[in-house]
Amino acid sequence: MPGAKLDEIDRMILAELQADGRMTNVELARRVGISAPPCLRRVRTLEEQGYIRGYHADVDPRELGFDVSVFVMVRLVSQSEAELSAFEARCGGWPLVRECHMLNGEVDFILKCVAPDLRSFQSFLTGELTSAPNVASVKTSLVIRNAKAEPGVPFDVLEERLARKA
Amino acid sequence: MPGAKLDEIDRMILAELQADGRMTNVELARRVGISAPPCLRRVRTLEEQGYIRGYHADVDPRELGFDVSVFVMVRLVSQSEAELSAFEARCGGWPLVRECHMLNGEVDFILKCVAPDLRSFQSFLTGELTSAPNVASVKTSLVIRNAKAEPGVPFDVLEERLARKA
DNA sequence: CAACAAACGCAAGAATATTGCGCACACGCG
DNA sequence: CGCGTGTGCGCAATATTCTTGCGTTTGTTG
Repeated sequence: MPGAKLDEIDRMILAELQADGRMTNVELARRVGISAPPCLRRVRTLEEQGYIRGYHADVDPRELGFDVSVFVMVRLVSQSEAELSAFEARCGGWPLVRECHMLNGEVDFILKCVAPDLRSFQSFLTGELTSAPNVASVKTSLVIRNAKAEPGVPFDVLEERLARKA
Repeated sequence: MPGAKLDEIDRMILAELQADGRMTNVELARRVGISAPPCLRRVRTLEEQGYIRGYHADVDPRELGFDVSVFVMVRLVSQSEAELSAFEARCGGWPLVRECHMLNGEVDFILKCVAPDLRSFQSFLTGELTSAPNVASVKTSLVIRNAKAEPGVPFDVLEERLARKA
Protein backbone atom coordinates (compact mmCIF):
# COMPACT_ATOMS: atom_id res chain seq x y z
CA MET A 1 0.00 0.00 0.00
CA PRO A 2 2.79 2.45 0.67
CA GLY A 3 4.53 0.97 -2.34
CA ALA A 4 3.73 3.80 -4.70
CA LYS A 5 6.99 5.40 -5.72
CA LEU A 6 7.68 9.07 -5.68
CA ASP A 7 8.87 11.08 -8.60
CA GLU A 8 11.03 14.16 -8.59
CA ILE A 9 8.10 16.50 -7.99
CA ASP A 10 6.83 14.51 -5.02
CA ARG A 11 10.21 14.70 -3.38
CA MET A 12 10.38 18.42 -3.97
CA ILE A 13 6.98 18.79 -2.37
CA LEU A 14 8.08 16.84 0.68
CA ALA A 15 11.25 18.87 0.99
CA GLU A 16 9.40 22.15 0.73
CA LEU A 17 6.71 21.22 3.22
CA GLN A 18 9.28 19.85 5.60
CA ALA A 19 11.01 23.21 5.48
CA ASP A 20 7.81 25.24 5.69
CA GLY A 21 4.68 23.34 6.56
CA ARG A 22 2.41 26.32 6.21
CA MET A 23 3.42 27.19 2.69
CA THR A 24 0.53 28.14 0.49
CA ASN A 25 -0.43 25.56 -2.07
CA VAL A 26 -0.13 28.20 -4.76
CA GLU A 27 3.41 28.99 -3.67
CA LEU A 28 4.25 25.32 -3.38
CA ALA A 29 2.94 24.65 -6.88
CA ARG A 30 4.99 27.51 -8.22
CA ARG A 31 8.16 26.16 -6.62
CA VAL A 32 7.79 22.62 -7.90
CA GLY A 33 6.77 23.81 -11.34
CA ILE A 34 3.19 22.62 -11.76
CA SER A 35 -0.19 24.30 -11.35
CA ALA A 36 -2.08 24.41 -8.08
CA PRO A 37 -4.74 21.71 -8.51
CA PRO A 38 -2.46 18.77 -9.33
CA CYS A 39 -0.09 20.00 -6.65
CA LEU A 40 -2.78 19.87 -4.03
CA ARG A 41 -3.82 16.40 -5.22
CA ARG A 42 -0.25 15.22 -4.80
CA VAL A 43 -0.09 16.61 -1.29
CA ARG A 44 -3.32 14.86 -0.37
CA THR A 45 -2.00 11.60 -1.77
CA LEU A 46 1.25 11.95 0.14
CA GLU A 47 -0.75 12.50 3.31
CA GLU A 48 -3.02 9.53 2.71
CA GLN A 49 -0.16 7.23 1.90
CA GLY A 50 1.67 8.12 5.06
CA TYR A 51 4.61 10.00 3.61
CA ILE A 52 3.36 13.04 5.51
CA ARG A 53 2.31 12.12 9.02
CA GLY A 54 1.12 15.57 9.98
CA TYR A 55 2.04 19.19 10.43
CA HIS A 56 3.27 20.83 13.58
CA ALA A 57 4.13 24.29 14.79
CA ASP A 58 7.64 24.39 16.20
CA VAL A 59 7.09 25.97 19.60
CA ASP A 60 10.14 27.22 21.46
CA PRO A 61 10.25 25.54 24.88
CA ARG A 62 12.52 28.20 26.39
CA GLU A 63 10.09 30.98 25.60
CA LEU A 64 7.52 29.11 27.64
CA GLY A 65 9.85 28.61 30.55
CA PHE A 66 11.08 25.11 29.86
CA ASP A 67 14.73 25.91 30.28
CA VAL A 68 15.98 22.41 30.89
CA SER A 69 16.42 19.57 28.40
CA VAL A 70 17.76 16.23 29.50
CA PHE A 71 18.62 12.93 27.91
CA VAL A 72 17.89 10.00 30.18
CA MET A 73 19.34 6.52 29.66
CA VAL A 74 17.23 3.85 31.27
CA ARG A 75 18.01 0.21 32.03
CA LEU A 76 15.26 -2.17 33.00
CA VAL A 77 15.40 -5.26 35.17
CA SER A 78 13.40 -7.37 32.78
CA GLN A 79 13.36 -6.96 29.01
CA SER A 80 10.39 -9.16 28.31
CA GLU A 81 8.02 -7.72 25.75
CA ALA A 82 5.39 -7.22 28.41
CA GLU A 83 7.76 -5.20 30.55
CA LEU A 84 9.06 -3.19 27.62
CA SER A 85 5.54 -2.25 26.61
CA ALA A 86 4.65 -1.43 30.17
CA PHE A 87 7.52 0.99 30.42
CA GLU A 88 6.64 2.61 27.10
CA ALA A 89 3.08 3.04 28.29
CA ARG A 90 4.31 4.69 31.45
CA CYS A 91 6.42 7.10 29.41
CA GLY A 92 3.33 7.97 27.41
CA GLY A 93 1.74 9.22 30.59
CA TRP A 94 4.59 11.50 31.63
CA PRO A 95 4.28 14.95 30.07
CA LEU A 96 7.91 15.82 30.69
CA VAL A 97 9.01 12.86 28.58
CA ARG A 98 8.85 14.12 25.00
CA GLU A 99 10.54 11.21 23.24
CA CYS A 100 11.05 7.57 24.15
CA HIS A 101 13.26 5.34 22.02
CA MET A 102 14.05 1.69 22.61
CA LEU A 103 17.69 0.92 21.94
CA ASN A 104 19.93 -2.07 21.46
CA GLY A 105 23.03 -2.50 23.57
CA GLU A 106 23.48 -1.91 27.27
CA VAL A 107 20.83 0.75 27.61
CA ASP A 108 17.21 -0.22 27.03
CA PHE A 109 15.65 3.20 26.51
CA ILE A 110 16.72 6.73 25.88
CA LEU A 111 14.32 9.49 26.83
CA LYS A 112 14.35 13.13 25.88
CA CYS A 113 12.83 15.19 28.65
CA VAL A 114 12.10 18.85 29.23
CA ALA A 115 11.35 20.70 32.45
CA PRO A 116 10.89 24.26 33.70
CA ASP A 117 13.98 23.99 35.86
CA LEU A 118 16.39 21.53 37.39
CA ARG A 119 14.41 21.28 40.57
CA SER A 120 11.22 20.09 38.92
CA PHE A 121 13.16 17.72 36.71
CA GLN A 122 14.86 16.11 39.66
CA SER A 123 11.55 15.89 41.40
CA PHE A 124 10.21 14.00 38.38
CA LEU A 125 13.33 11.89 38.25
CA THR A 126 13.27 10.69 41.80
CA GLY A 127 9.55 10.76 42.34
CA GLU A 128 8.44 9.11 39.12
CA LEU A 129 11.10 7.63 36.93
CA THR A 130 13.56 5.89 39.21
CA SER A 131 10.76 4.78 41.48
CA ALA A 132 8.82 3.17 38.64
CA PRO A 133 8.61 -0.63 38.68
CA ASN A 134 11.19 -2.62 36.74
CA VAL A 135 13.59 0.32 36.37
CA ALA A 136 17.08 -0.94 37.17
CA SER A 137 19.18 2.17 36.63
CA VAL A 138 18.94 5.67 35.22
CA LYS A 139 21.64 7.92 33.89
CA THR A 140 20.97 11.54 32.94
CA SER A 141 22.77 14.10 30.82
CA LEU A 142 21.85 17.75 30.72
CA VAL A 143 21.74 19.41 27.34
CA ILE A 144 24.09 22.36 27.35
CA ARG A 145 23.12 23.64 23.93
CA ASN A 146 22.08 22.19 20.61
CA ALA A 147 23.76 22.97 17.39
CA LYS A 148 21.41 21.15 15.06
CA ALA A 149 17.80 20.13 15.27
CA GLU A 150 16.26 19.24 11.97
CA PRO A 151 13.61 16.64 12.44
CA GLY A 152 12.75 14.68 9.36
CA VAL A 153 14.55 13.39 6.35
CA PRO A 154 17.79 14.52 4.73
CA PHE A 155 16.62 15.02 1.19
CA ASP A 156 20.21 15.72 0.23
CA VAL A 157 20.97 12.02 0.24
CA LEU A 158 17.83 10.79 -1.46
CA GLU A 159 19.14 10.86 -5.01
CA GLU A 160 22.12 8.64 -4.39
CA ARG A 161 19.95 6.32 -2.38
CA LEU A 162 17.41 5.92 -5.14
CA ALA A 163 20.16 5.55 -7.68
CA ARG A 164 21.74 2.73 -5.71
CA LYS A 165 18.44 0.89 -5.50
CA ALA A 166 17.96 1.00 -9.25
CA MET B 1 11.49 41.72 24.01
CA PRO B 2 10.18 38.20 24.39
CA GLY B 3 8.90 39.27 27.79
CA ALA B 4 5.29 39.64 26.79
CA LYS B 5 3.27 37.15 28.77
CA LEU B 6 0.76 34.81 27.32
CA ASP B 7 -2.81 34.51 28.40
CA GLU B 8 -5.02 31.46 28.34
CA ILE B 9 -6.00 31.96 24.71
CA ASP B 10 -2.40 32.28 23.55
CA ARG B 11 -1.51 29.02 25.20
CA MET B 12 -4.48 27.32 23.61
CA ILE B 13 -3.38 28.62 20.24
CA LEU B 14 0.12 27.26 20.74
CA ALA B 15 -1.21 23.91 21.84
CA GLU B 16 -3.53 23.63 18.88
CA LEU B 17 -0.92 24.63 16.33
CA GLN B 18 1.61 22.32 17.88
CA ALA B 19 -0.86 19.50 17.42
CA ASP B 20 -1.92 20.53 13.92
CA GLY B 21 0.17 23.16 12.25
CA ARG B 22 -2.00 23.38 9.19
CA MET B 23 -5.19 24.09 11.00
CA THR B 24 -7.28 26.74 9.36
CA ASN B 25 -7.33 30.06 11.15
CA VAL B 26 -11.10 29.91 11.14
CA GLU B 27 -11.06 26.52 12.83
CA LEU B 28 -8.40 27.66 15.25
CA ALA B 29 -10.43 30.72 16.17
CA ARG B 30 -13.48 28.56 16.74
CA ARG B 31 -11.56 26.26 19.08
CA VAL B 32 -10.07 28.99 21.21
CA GLY B 33 -13.33 30.89 21.35
CA ILE B 34 -12.64 34.15 19.52
CA SER B 35 -13.29 35.36 16.00
CA ALA B 36 -10.87 34.89 13.15
CA PRO B 37 -9.22 38.32 12.82
CA PRO B 38 -7.93 38.71 16.38
CA CYS B 39 -6.96 35.06 16.30
CA LEU B 40 -4.78 35.62 13.26
CA ARG B 41 -3.26 38.69 14.85
CA ARG B 42 -2.34 36.65 17.90
CA VAL B 43 -0.71 34.00 15.77
CA ARG B 44 1.33 36.60 13.92
CA THR B 45 2.44 38.08 17.22
CA LEU B 46 3.41 34.68 18.57
CA GLU B 47 5.48 34.10 15.45
CA GLU B 48 7.19 37.47 15.62
CA GLN B 49 8.02 37.13 19.28
CA GLY B 50 9.61 33.76 18.76
CA TYR B 51 7.12 31.55 20.53
CA ILE B 52 6.50 29.86 17.20
CA ARG B 53 9.75 29.20 15.39
CA GLY B 54 8.18 27.74 12.27
CA TYR B 55 5.98 25.06 10.83
CA HIS B 56 7.09 21.72 9.47
CA ALA B 57 5.55 18.74 7.76
CA ASP B 58 6.32 15.57 9.65
CA VAL B 59 7.74 13.33 6.93
CA ASP B 60 8.07 9.64 7.70
CA PRO B 61 11.69 8.59 7.18
CA ARG B 62 10.83 4.90 6.77
CA GLU B 63 8.52 5.58 3.87
CA LEU B 64 11.43 7.20 2.11
CA GLY B 65 13.75 4.32 2.79
CA PHE B 66 15.55 5.60 5.84
CA ASP B 67 15.09 2.48 7.89
CA VAL B 68 17.84 3.05 10.40
CA SER B 69 17.92 5.51 13.30
CA VAL B 70 20.91 5.68 15.58
CA PHE B 71 21.95 7.60 18.66
CA VAL B 72 25.64 8.36 18.71
CA MET B 73 27.54 9.38 21.85
CA VAL B 74 30.68 11.30 21.02
CA ARG B 75 33.66 12.18 23.21
CA LEU B 76 36.18 14.74 22.05
CA VAL B 77 39.86 15.03 22.85
CA SER B 78 39.69 18.73 23.55
CA GLN B 79 36.66 20.55 24.94
CA SER B 80 37.85 24.06 24.25
CA GLU B 81 35.16 26.31 22.87
CA ALA B 82 36.91 26.45 19.52
CA GLU B 83 36.94 22.68 19.26
CA LEU B 84 33.36 22.35 20.41
CA SER B 85 32.21 24.82 17.78
CA ALA B 86 34.31 23.12 15.16
CA PHE B 87 32.64 19.81 15.86
CA GLU B 88 29.18 21.37 15.78
CA ALA B 89 29.97 22.96 12.45
CA ARG B 90 31.09 19.61 11.11
CA CYS B 91 27.82 18.04 12.22
CA GLY B 92 25.96 20.77 10.38
CA GLY B 93 27.51 19.55 7.18
CA TRP B 94 26.54 15.90 7.59
CA PRO B 95 23.08 15.23 6.21
CA LEU B 96 22.72 11.98 8.11
CA VAL B 97 23.10 13.83 11.40
CA ARG B 98 19.66 15.22 12.17
CA GLU B 99 20.26 16.46 15.70
CA CYS B 100 23.36 17.45 17.63
CA HIS B 101 23.19 18.20 21.34
CA MET B 102 26.04 19.17 23.59
CA LEU B 103 25.84 17.42 26.94
CA ASN B 104 27.38 17.65 30.36
CA GLY B 105 28.98 14.61 31.95
CA GLU B 106 31.24 12.04 30.37
CA VAL B 107 29.87 12.35 26.88
CA ASP B 108 30.38 15.61 25.00
CA PHE B 109 27.77 15.24 22.29
CA ILE B 110 24.83 13.09 21.46
CA LEU B 111 23.78 12.83 17.83
CA LYS B 112 20.62 11.49 16.33
CA CYS B 113 21.32 10.03 12.92
CA VAL B 114 19.30 8.39 10.18
CA ALA B 115 20.44 6.25 7.28
CA PRO B 116 18.96 4.12 4.49
CA ASP B 117 20.50 0.99 5.95
CA LEU B 118 23.14 -0.24 8.35
CA ARG B 119 25.74 -0.47 5.68
CA SER B 120 25.57 3.18 4.70
CA PHE B 121 25.46 4.24 8.33
CA GLN B 122 28.58 2.32 9.14
CA SER B 123 30.23 3.76 6.11
CA PHE B 124 29.41 7.22 7.44
CA LEU B 125 30.54 6.23 10.90
CA THR B 126 33.98 4.97 9.94
CA GLY B 127 34.54 7.19 6.96
CA GLU B 128 33.40 10.49 8.44
CA LEU B 129 32.64 10.58 12.12
CA THR B 130 35.33 8.54 13.83
CA SER B 131 37.92 9.81 11.41
CA ALA B 132 37.08 13.44 12.09
CA PRO B 133 39.68 15.49 13.93
CA ASN B 134 39.47 15.75 17.71
CA VAL B 135 37.04 12.83 18.05
CA ALA B 136 38.25 10.66 20.92
CA SER B 137 35.60 7.95 21.02
CA VAL B 138 32.20 7.11 19.58
CA LYS B 139 29.52 4.84 20.93
CA THR B 140 26.40 4.01 18.94
CA SER B 141 23.00 2.62 19.80
CA LEU B 142 20.50 1.47 17.22
CA VAL B 143 16.92 2.53 17.72
CA ILE B 144 14.74 -0.56 17.85
CA ARG B 145 11.46 1.28 17.94
CA ASN B 146 10.09 4.48 19.39
CA ALA B 147 7.10 4.66 21.62
CA LYS B 148 6.79 8.40 21.87
CA ALA B 149 7.88 11.25 19.69
CA GLU B 150 6.18 14.52 20.48
CA PRO B 151 8.48 17.38 19.74
CA GLY B 152 7.66 20.59 21.49
CA VAL B 153 6.21 21.59 24.77
CA PRO B 154 4.05 19.66 27.24
CA PHE B 155 1.20 22.08 27.68
CA ASP B 156 -0.20 19.79 30.34
CA VAL B 157 2.28 21.14 32.86
CA LEU B 158 2.10 24.80 31.95
CA GLU B 159 -0.64 25.74 34.39
CA GLU B 160 1.12 24.47 37.48
CA ARG B 161 4.31 26.06 36.32
CA LEU B 162 2.75 29.45 35.87
CA ALA B 163 0.95 29.08 39.17
CA ARG B 164 4.20 28.37 40.95
CA LYS B 165 5.78 31.43 39.43
CA ALA B 166 3.00 33.68 40.67
C1' DC C 1 -15.35 60.59 35.78
C1' DA C 2 -13.07 61.37 31.58
C1' DA C 3 -9.32 60.03 28.53
C1' DC C 4 -6.74 56.45 26.77
C1' DA C 5 -4.88 51.92 25.27
C1' DA C 6 -5.65 47.30 24.11
C1' DA C 7 -8.33 43.92 22.05
C1' DC C 8 -12.49 42.41 20.08
C1' DG C 9 -16.01 41.61 16.27
C1' DC C 10 -18.09 42.93 11.86
C1' DA C 11 -17.83 43.59 7.10
C1' DA C 12 -15.64 43.92 2.60
C1' DG C 13 -12.13 42.84 -0.72
C1' DA C 14 -8.27 39.83 -2.02
C1' DA C 15 -6.18 35.54 -2.10
C1' DT C 16 -6.40 30.71 -1.67
C1' DA C 17 -8.42 26.05 -1.69
C1' DT C 18 -11.21 22.82 -3.94
C1' DT C 19 -13.94 20.55 -7.44
C1' DG C 20 -15.34 19.26 -12.15
C1' DC C 21 -14.07 18.76 -16.68
C1' DG C 22 -11.63 18.34 -21.06
C1' DC C 23 -7.12 17.43 -23.16
C1' DA C 24 -2.56 15.40 -23.98
C1' DC C 25 0.69 11.84 -23.49
C1' DA C 26 2.19 7.01 -22.72
C1' DC C 27 1.26 2.34 -22.65
C1' DG C 28 -0.59 -2.15 -24.05
C1' DC C 29 -3.34 -4.92 -26.94
C1' DG C 30 -5.69 -6.24 -31.04
C1' DC D 1 -0.02 0.46 -36.88
C1' DG D 2 -4.34 2.05 -34.81
C1' DC D 3 -7.25 2.12 -31.07
C1' DG D 4 -8.87 1.84 -26.16
C1' DT D 5 -7.38 2.97 -21.55
C1' DG D 6 -5.31 5.01 -17.66
C1' DT D 7 -2.70 8.66 -15.65
C1' DG D 8 -1.85 13.26 -14.81
C1' DC D 9 -2.00 17.95 -16.29
C1' DG D 10 -4.18 22.67 -16.76
C1' DC D 11 -8.27 25.68 -17.10
C1' DA D 12 -12.28 27.56 -15.17
C1' DA D 13 -15.76 28.20 -11.59
C1' DT D 14 -17.24 28.00 -6.88
C1' DA D 15 -16.47 27.73 -1.94
C1' DT D 16 -13.67 28.84 1.71
C1' DT D 17 -10.28 31.28 3.90
C1' DC D 18 -7.18 35.17 4.66
C1' DT D 19 -6.51 39.89 5.44
C1' DT D 20 -7.36 44.69 6.28
C1' DG D 21 -9.94 48.73 7.90
C1' DC D 22 -12.95 50.46 11.14
C1' DG D 23 -16.23 51.16 14.87
C1' DT D 24 -17.16 49.40 19.55
C1' DT D 25 -16.30 47.48 23.96
C1' DT D 26 -13.63 46.77 28.11
C1' DG D 27 -10.50 47.82 31.56
C1' DT D 28 -7.08 51.05 33.28
C1' DT D 29 -5.03 55.35 34.62
C1' DG D 30 -4.73 60.09 35.86
